[in-house]
Amino acid sequence: MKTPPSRPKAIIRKPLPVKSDIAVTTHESVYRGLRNRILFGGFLPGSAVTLRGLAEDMGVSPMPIREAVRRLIAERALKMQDNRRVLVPLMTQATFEQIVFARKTLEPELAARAMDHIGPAELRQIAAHDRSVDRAMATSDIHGYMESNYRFHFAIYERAGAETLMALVESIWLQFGPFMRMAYNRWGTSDLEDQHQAAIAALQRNDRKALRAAIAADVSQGMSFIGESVLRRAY
Amino acid sequence: MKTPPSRPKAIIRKPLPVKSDIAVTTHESVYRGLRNRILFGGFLPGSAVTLRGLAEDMGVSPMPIREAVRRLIAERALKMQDNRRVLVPLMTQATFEQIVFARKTLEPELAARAMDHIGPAELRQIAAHDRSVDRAMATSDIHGYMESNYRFHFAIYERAGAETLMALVESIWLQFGPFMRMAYNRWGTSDLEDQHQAAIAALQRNDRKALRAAIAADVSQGMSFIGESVLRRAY
DNA sequence: GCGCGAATAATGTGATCACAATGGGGAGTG
DNA sequence: CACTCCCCATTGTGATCACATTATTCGCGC
Repeated sequence: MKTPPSRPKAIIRKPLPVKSDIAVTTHESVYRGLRNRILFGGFLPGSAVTLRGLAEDMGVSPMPIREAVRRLIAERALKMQDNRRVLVPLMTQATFEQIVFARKTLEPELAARAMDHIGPAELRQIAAHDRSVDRAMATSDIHGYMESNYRFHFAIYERAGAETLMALVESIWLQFGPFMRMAYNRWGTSDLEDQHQAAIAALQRNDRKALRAAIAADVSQGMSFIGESVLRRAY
Repeated sequence: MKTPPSRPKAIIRKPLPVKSDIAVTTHESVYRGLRNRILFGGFLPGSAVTLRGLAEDMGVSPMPIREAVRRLIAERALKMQDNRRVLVPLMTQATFEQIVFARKTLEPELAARAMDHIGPAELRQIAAHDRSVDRAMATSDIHGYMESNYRFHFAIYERAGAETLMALVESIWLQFGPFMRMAYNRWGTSDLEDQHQAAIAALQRNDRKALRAAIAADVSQGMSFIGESVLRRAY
């Protein structure tokens, strides 16, 4: 008895006729909502996801959900098993190792390419994200930590103007988001030493080599932390 | 006057009730069909793609087309512009350079990881694909060349058992497929020297370093050929 | 109590319709 | 002959329904 069987289906026929601005589709907002949930720890690995369930949660018809889910499956943020059931993927040691490799290969490169396009204004924004990370860590705000950490990294990477490589990295982040959250659920975020300062310093003195190293170190440290904490068995 | 306005809509209500085998969905076969067309040069960059058009071509309703197209857009094989029109993406110098970087970073790694899982049987298959490449080149069969070349590379890579990295590489190949075809349309495939032999030889003597180098050389040569031939302006 | 099987619920898939927005083409005007 | 405006065809989007398949639940017999 989870839901009353004959509920009148929430008659919200025209949910957003307010399309006066940029005409964002329902699909797009659903996609972004799900994406953020995955990226910032709103789902745990192994969670089941159903089209009608999400549709009811988000107050829309199953139609835009279908497309958003299909899209997230293509990005490997969700997985459809042979049952045709959709779930948040589990993490395995093999997958995790490949994610680490991809991150350590691609993210320092993106940072290096971005450096020349990061001026004082961008650097200020990046430093602000880092402070948000510290604040979230101090208050054990896991969601806030994950979001700020994401924004810190991508505020750098996006300056590279390398959309093709960015798409690869974004797909990778989507794949370890839920798993990251699980690690932090267990251990908190406090024993994570902040490697972001080294990156900021490297950006300030335009030291590309040091920036690469700082990003690589941040990836290594963060991933080995969440890897060791939960990878005894598959999640 | 392209289509008679009141055509009875091709009444093929139950196109495949033959689902006796593995229950493949219409979506899946449509996806694979489109994927192969993109991968092996069935589309040219800039081609417009419409849901109803594809639906009619493939004899299915627009519904599975929508999902397949959405999926391919997520994989960057297709692009939806702000008009909501879908097209095969054009290639730019910037995108092309990123593709080359990603290939040279990821593909030698995949090959290196695959080496230990390639026995005589697999090597025979790989060599057979290479002969198909030669045969296609000899007969100026562009589609055949592209397909055999794909199969050669992925017969190696898939032995790495690294699905996460494979997904990245597959997305990359989808992005340069149409563009590659355009280059070959202009110049033929004949002045492409066959670098595959070096890879096969390296596999035979288990020389990982040489294998990496051979794959990297193959990527470099192939990409610089198609890059130089058409990248004076954007396509 | 405990398996086991049938009935029932839930799920993804495909089809069809309505709709708003965009694009293209042609008539009309200068 | 060029330009503008309007109309209509085309497009993607969202909703809803029907259906086959798969899970789950319930109840019967041991």
